[in-house]
Amino acid sequence: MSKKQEIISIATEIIHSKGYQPTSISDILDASNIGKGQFYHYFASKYDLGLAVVEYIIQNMTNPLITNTLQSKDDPKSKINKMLDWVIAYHSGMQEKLGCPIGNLAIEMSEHDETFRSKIQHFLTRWIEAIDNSLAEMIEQNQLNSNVDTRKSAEAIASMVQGGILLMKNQKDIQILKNVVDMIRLQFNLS
Amino acid sequence: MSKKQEIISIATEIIHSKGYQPTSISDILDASNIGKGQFYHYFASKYDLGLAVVEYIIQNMTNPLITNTLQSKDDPKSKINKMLDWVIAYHSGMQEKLGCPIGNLAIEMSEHDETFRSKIQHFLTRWIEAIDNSLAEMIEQNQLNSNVDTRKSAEAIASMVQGGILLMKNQKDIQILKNVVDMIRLQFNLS
Amino acid sequence: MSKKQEIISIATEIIHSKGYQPTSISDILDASNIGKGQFYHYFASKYDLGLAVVEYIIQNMTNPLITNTLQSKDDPKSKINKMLDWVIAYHSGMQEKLGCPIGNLAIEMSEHDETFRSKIQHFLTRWIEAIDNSLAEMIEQNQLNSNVDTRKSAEAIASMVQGGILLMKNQKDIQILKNVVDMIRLQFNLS
Amino acid sequence: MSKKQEIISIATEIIHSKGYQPTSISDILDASNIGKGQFYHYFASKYDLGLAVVEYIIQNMTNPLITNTLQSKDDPKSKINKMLDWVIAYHSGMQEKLGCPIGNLAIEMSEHDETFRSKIQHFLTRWIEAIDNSLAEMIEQNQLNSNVDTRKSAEAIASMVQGGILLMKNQKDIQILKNVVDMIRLQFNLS
DNA sequence: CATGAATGAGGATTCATTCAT
DNA sequence: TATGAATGAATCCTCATTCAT
Repeated sequence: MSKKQEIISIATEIIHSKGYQPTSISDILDASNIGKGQFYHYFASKYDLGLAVVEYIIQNMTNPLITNTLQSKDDPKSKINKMLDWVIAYHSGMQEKLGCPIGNLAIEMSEHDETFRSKIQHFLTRWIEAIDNSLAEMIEQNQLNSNVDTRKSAEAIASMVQGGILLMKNQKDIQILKNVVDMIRLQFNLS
Repeated sequence: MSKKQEIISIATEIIHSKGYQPTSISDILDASNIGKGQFYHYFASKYDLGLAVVEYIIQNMTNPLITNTLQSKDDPKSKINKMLDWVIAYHSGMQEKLGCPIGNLAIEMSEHDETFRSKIQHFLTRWIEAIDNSLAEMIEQNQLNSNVDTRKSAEAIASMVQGGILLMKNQKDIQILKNVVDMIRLQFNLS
Repeated sequence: MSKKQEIISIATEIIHSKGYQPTSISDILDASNIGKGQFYHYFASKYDLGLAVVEYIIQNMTNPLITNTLQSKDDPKSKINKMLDWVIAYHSGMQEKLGCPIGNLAIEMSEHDETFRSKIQHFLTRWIEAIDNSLAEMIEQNQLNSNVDTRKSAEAIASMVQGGILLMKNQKDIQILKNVVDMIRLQFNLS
Repeated sequence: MSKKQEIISIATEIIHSKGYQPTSISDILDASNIGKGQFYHYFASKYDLGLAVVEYIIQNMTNPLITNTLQSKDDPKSKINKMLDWVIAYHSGMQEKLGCPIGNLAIEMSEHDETFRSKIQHFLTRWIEAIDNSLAEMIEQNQLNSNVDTRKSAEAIASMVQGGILLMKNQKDIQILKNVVDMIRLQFNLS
């Protein structure tokens, strides 16, 4: 891993925990054992790093949330289930309940920075579309009633996941997220 | 309105827009036309103000989200519908899509401050319980299938609302929230 | 005791502990349960209070250090001994070793404020003169060798007392002050 | 001299004059022609600088008060005399009578900060021990009566010096310190 | 590539004092 | 007398960024 990647990786962790704005360059320097000069050699500004972090997060989330699950060769029911399994596993594995790196930044940055906002929107839209497609496949395969509005349903599933993570973060307890995922499976015939 | 209330009210708006941490005391002073010393006459610290703001938000949200809707004398279906109507109306009325004042703070503060976290949790739990109770009433009145798990359903509804707001904020478009609320109504027989 | 006296008395304690400059008006208001307005009704400024405190301290120290001991009707040896006894008793009685209220202010204020300085000097000079007189009386009564320079001796005694208190304060242990007083008694035939 | 040393050196002068607490960072910045950020590049806090100043003072006082005088190869009488000579010379050379940098801080800080207190105590104890040892050598060489308690005598000498400086500072006149040193020499057969 | 010194605006907070009631 | 709201300068400290080496 290049030094630049290493900085991005460390910054991603810190920003996941503290948020972008409250994270200082010093926080990152201290955790990476690099000097000020080196940081500004790799990044034009804190903002520049911030965008790199968003891209890195998206890159890390694309496989488990979209490519390796919803867009795999599996049958559609399994694809959605595996995506949901990963969500649960990801947050179960976290000691501290930091929430969703993308959802956190969506809330922190959408109002005040258009570049952050649109990068995040682009990813979330891809995710919703992939859910949409999987639901459509379920209908094709008679696993789901054909009068289900797949787009709205995909949006509802994405909302439940993000909202469930928000409530989990606030409650410091993964149970509510598990319950919400149960409800998704029940409603969309995924069990 | 007392000066203190005025400061809290103005601070609530600014914090809703920028978040607690990125909001500086100066932001509040500029918007309130008061001096530094005056601020500290009313509040021991920025943190102190922050907690007052959370309490103020909760106080403002309790009526429309709980007392006046879910806990009114209406029939249960109407009660939930009116709560959802208010959510839509609240965010429609906002020029900028700032999101949910409570949800924003839940994400910003839950990990790093226990007092913020527990105040927010207490409110969100009351909200979920009120939804739970309304769903139970629907079952009693044969408006909902009796094998519905009302607690998990209430959690799912709360998640969909919060997640829908999150996605709406990121998309700068209320449509997705409307869609998600449609899905809630469809799923829980509220239309 | 008048309200003004009460404020002076409380301020004296706080200043004894923290020093004049580090003591804030608020420290005094908090301890006295009075409002800002009332304080400035009684005192023109913090400085004004400071001078009142010095005078109050001097007033409180004059009796035990000078009038009731060195200027009593006792025989000269007893007079000096009683003054020294009081010094030991005063500092033994203090839980925290705050040192001499006058010595502390002498060090803090002499360089930067002439009014403080001269009030303190006036008192310390009276004290030294009273010691000087007592030593002279001892010589008259053949309790002390007549070639002793009473003025320099008085200065040495005052220095030993103040220096002993300084070292006691730094060591947080009264023993060194007791040792120094022992040495005074030994040297000036007071045992 | 490094920039850090330069700052310490300048701060030492200012603190000698005003005391630690009343000295502001700005005082130091103005005198050193450096910016705020620069200061905090070298020191973690004002407190950090304060401790560095105490250490610097102690380092500067160790040679003239202990190593080069009391612990030199001279005969014991000369050793003590040279230490006392240096004290007189040091304070004669000072235009403003600022007092002893260590004694001032002993009084200002002993009660409220343990780290300051113990650093100062450690130095003063070394000084007293060195005096003690020199007095013991005098006894060995029959320059002093063998029934003199060298420890208590050393404490008395240290007290007289510190107390004499305190009185000198208050009187803005070195004469009293000279008188007290005369008394020390007389009492301990040093003339 | 890398170091870390330097900058100065801005952060929260405290302070002595004044003023309106 | 008494209250406490109001003021604004000053406090310590952090920040993102630049620059010389």
